[in-house]
Amino acid sequence: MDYPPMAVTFDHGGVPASDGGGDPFGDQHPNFSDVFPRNFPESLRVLVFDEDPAYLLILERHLQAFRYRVTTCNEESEAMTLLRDHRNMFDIAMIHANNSDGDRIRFISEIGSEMDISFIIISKDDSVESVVKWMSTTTACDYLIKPIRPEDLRMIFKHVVKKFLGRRRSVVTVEGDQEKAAAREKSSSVGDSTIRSPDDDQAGKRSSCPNAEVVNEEDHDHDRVTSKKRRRVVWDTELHQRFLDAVNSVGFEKAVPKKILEQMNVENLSRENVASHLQVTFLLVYTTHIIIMFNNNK
DNA sequence: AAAGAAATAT
DNA sequence: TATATTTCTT
Repeated sequence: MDYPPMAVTFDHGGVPASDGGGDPFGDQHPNFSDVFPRNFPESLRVLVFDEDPAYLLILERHLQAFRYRVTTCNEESEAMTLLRDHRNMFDIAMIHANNSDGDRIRFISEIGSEMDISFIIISKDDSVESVVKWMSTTTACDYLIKPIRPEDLRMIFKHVVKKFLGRRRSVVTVEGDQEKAAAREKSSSVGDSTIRSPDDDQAGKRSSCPNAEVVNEEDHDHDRVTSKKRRRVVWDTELHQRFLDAVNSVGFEKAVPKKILEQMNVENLSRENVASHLQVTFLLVYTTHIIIMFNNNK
């Protein structure tokens, strides 16, 4: 209900409004350089292919200005070879779209579906037909129209972030071909789920106490804080800050739930709670870090 | 046992 | 919708 005074420890230049999604921590940013190792990837590897050497040079310079690691190429066969033989060499591939040949579009659609690279089409053709054709036929994630403004190049990393985020929710499982249509009789094991017995279950220790009747104590929660029931943890700013401090002090590399929990020293907080929070926070921090990192280079 | 990812629930 | 919790895998 009441927010503690914010202590802004990290001044970023503003998060892109486009699709960066909001601020994970409100106005309270952790110091990312403390959270992440120093050798965090400084740039993304981008392959740029265009027949025009002069334009290629322009793109290269702009991309380098944004700290991308650029490899240029003005020969189609070379570009294809690079992509095919070194599938782990690039994060992004910017390919010039040449309408006069279908080979290129075929190549990209083929290789694009089996590689983990974000393809970006560059073309001077701004017609709807062309855009639709390339975007629907290939796995390209963007289509930039020449002349390309530097602004359009600055943020191309967002596609990598998107892919990163997207892959953690693919439920597909396309193994078989046609089967599995009705193979769902795994069935409902009745019951258990929602019930969740409130009692202490069989901890083993004291199950047999013939007499004893200390039934005791605080069955009624006269004070909610010590209630034995698992309350839903609310990660308010204060608790979250405590979490961040713990991560920083234990060192990002070694920050595992157990250690973080110890360091936090908060009552009624379980390792699972911390693990869960770490899971989501890591994702947010990671992507935000990437965005900020590139933003700072503009 | 516990970390991590994914699924599920609120 | 967001995120907290539970389940499942390693």
